[in-house]
Amino acid sequence: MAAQKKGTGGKQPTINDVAALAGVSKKTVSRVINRSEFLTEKTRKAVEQAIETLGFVPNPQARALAFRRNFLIALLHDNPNAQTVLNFQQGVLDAIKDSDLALLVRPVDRGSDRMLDDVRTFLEKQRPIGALLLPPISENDDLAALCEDLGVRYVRVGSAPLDDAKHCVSSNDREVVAEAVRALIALGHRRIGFVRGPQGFRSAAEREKGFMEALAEAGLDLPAAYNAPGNYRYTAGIEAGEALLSLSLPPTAIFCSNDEMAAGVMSVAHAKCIDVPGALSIIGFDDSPTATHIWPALSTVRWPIREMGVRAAKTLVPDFLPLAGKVDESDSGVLNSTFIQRQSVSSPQR
Amino acid sequence: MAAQKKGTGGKQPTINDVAALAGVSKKTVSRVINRSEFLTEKTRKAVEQAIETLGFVPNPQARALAFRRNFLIALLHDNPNAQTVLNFQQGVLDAIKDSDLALLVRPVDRGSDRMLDDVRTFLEKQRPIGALLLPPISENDDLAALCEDLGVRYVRVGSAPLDDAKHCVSSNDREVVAEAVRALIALGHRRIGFVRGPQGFRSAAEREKGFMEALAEAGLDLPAAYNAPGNYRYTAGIEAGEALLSLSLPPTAIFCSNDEMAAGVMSVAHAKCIDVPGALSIIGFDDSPTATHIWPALSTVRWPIREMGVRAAKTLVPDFLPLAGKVDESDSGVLNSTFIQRQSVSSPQR
DNA sequence: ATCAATATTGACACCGGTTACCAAAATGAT
DNA sequence: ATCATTTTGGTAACCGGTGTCAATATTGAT
Repeated sequence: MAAQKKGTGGKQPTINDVAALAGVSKKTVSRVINRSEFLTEKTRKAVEQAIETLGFVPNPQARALAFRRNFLIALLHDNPNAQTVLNFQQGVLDAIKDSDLALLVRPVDRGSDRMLDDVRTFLEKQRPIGALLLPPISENDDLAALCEDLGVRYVRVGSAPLDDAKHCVSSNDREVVAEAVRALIALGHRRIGFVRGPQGFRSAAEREKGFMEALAEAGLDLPAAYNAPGNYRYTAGIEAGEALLSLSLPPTAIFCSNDEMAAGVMSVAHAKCIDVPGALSIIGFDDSPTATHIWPALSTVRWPIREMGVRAAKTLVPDFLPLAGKVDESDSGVLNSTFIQRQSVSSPQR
Repeated sequence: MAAQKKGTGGKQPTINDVAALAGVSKKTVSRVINRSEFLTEKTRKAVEQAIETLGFVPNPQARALAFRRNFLIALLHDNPNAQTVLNFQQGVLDAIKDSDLALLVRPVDRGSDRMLDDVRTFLEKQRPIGALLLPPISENDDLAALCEDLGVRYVRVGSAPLDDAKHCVSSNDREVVAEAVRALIALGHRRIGFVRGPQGFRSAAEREKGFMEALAEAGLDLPAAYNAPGNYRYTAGIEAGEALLSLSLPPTAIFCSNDEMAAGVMSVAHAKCIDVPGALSIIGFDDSPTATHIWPALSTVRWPIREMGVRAAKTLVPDFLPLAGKVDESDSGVLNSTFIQRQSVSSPQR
């Protein structure tokens, strides 16, 4: 029974009650709460005892007012993939579970020209300890500059290091995409198609680089007809599938820049009665729920998004706040993505 | 240019600055902020003018301290479907967009026996205006009782009215499931299988009732072999599919209690080379992203989750806070789900 | 014009912590 | 024992709003 059960109307004990019970001043209690070093072991014990007895919990609103800073972490996101956002949230929450912090969620509207003003107002009002920026909005330098300007700590999450490690958590997508494509090549694929992500997205660029790298290593090239545009949406996958699979010499494998588009390509394959993976291998990226809900199950790259949430939170939280397992300063902030091979891939059969 | 651009260090104006500029007391400014009715038009105008000039934004922390309540809405959820949670979040955010409120997210761990204590501590610390309870945790009466006890407003979201309209937003799932099943019957299906949701879940019970209703109306019954257990997971769909489709006289249509399980059944059909929808029609529930990412696209029931978020927020927020489009008191709090017919359904061909 | 009744406004304490600053106590050096 | 130095505790002010209740302005009736 950790918490004191209190009925309705049972008022929360305040710092004054604790001080009275411990026989010290409220300032001393405050020192204990904030882990000041100038305290006798005896005093500290007495105060901690009183806190325990009363079940005292410092009022965050009062602390926020005095500190001029709320004990909140803001999560700014505009990622359309719900699972990604939620997994990241979960990671953040894992990290701050036993702390005094809470998570404030704020989707931002990248399209809007008032975006920066909106975020500014939000940050000025809520005064969070810091902000976590999820891609693609994390790639916006103005936003990072805004945080700097407002004195709000921030961590950018991305597919590749964006900045110094203090402000960035990322994964090695390029390498792992290359690894996945190498796997296709090792299986004997020579005609490999590519479905791009949207222009101007760092994640899309990284995936493309990895793809090209692996192709180049094997001395293969990418015919223009095998290089289909995309925007991370299912419908773009359908269109790319229609285009690539109608060619007189279609690819035997297609790498799609995300799972949704891969699902689209697979739908087209089904509609055209093309056997997957017999006649066509497909790889996606994200390891979204979709990847395992389609048939055959999609080979994909798992982005360690939840771990990145943990890491991002630990990087964000300043040292003076207690948080289990602070991040090692020397850490580069790069986490590993992993290639997951499932049934959508085999050697080409012809 | 809505917000005043301020460089680093430019301090926020306070209520005192506004009072001084408008030549009134800070209390009067407070009255304007809180839309008190006892104010001359003249005073109000003067204060509003001063607020505008200074670009004053009331400090939420100070207000929270004085009000003894934070201007936050807490979202308590344990729904495994990320899209559902995020859509709901989006609805809530739509509703509170132009208000002073912000959204605090808090997943709860239904399994844990400390769950109630954790939530209690959370609510006592954060002191949100109110809490929104997403299913299935919304079905927990202890949680609602806890909110009552702590004086925290709450709204429960569910598949059927749980309580009085003041505390509940729901959808008419039962009716719409019945409608979907009637559609199958109208197409000529007589052997219709059912994949249940997990025991003890209100949503599962409602869907089952709707299914049974439609069957009963048509004078059909559900053989035990056609009634498969499930737990809303993809793997349960696989198991159910294996069971139902291995029968010597398999159903010509299967209603699954959610989309994930429907995707599982569809995978089995593909693996067994059973044509969907020719030899097997499948219906799911949720209209999750999966529904349109599998092939053929899944007929399903769309749960108006985002609208429910809007409604829930409007129901939750007390009258004294300004919020566009408050909910009509006389409203029952029931929103309409809709049956969406896609390619996974046709008349039975044999 | 006068007075009571009512509508507005303001003074001041308070929400529950923190910081600034000073005093008191403890410690060590001479 | 005395004095300088280091810890520790206390007081008051403050963070930026809101509640209470009395003071003042306005209105209508006489």
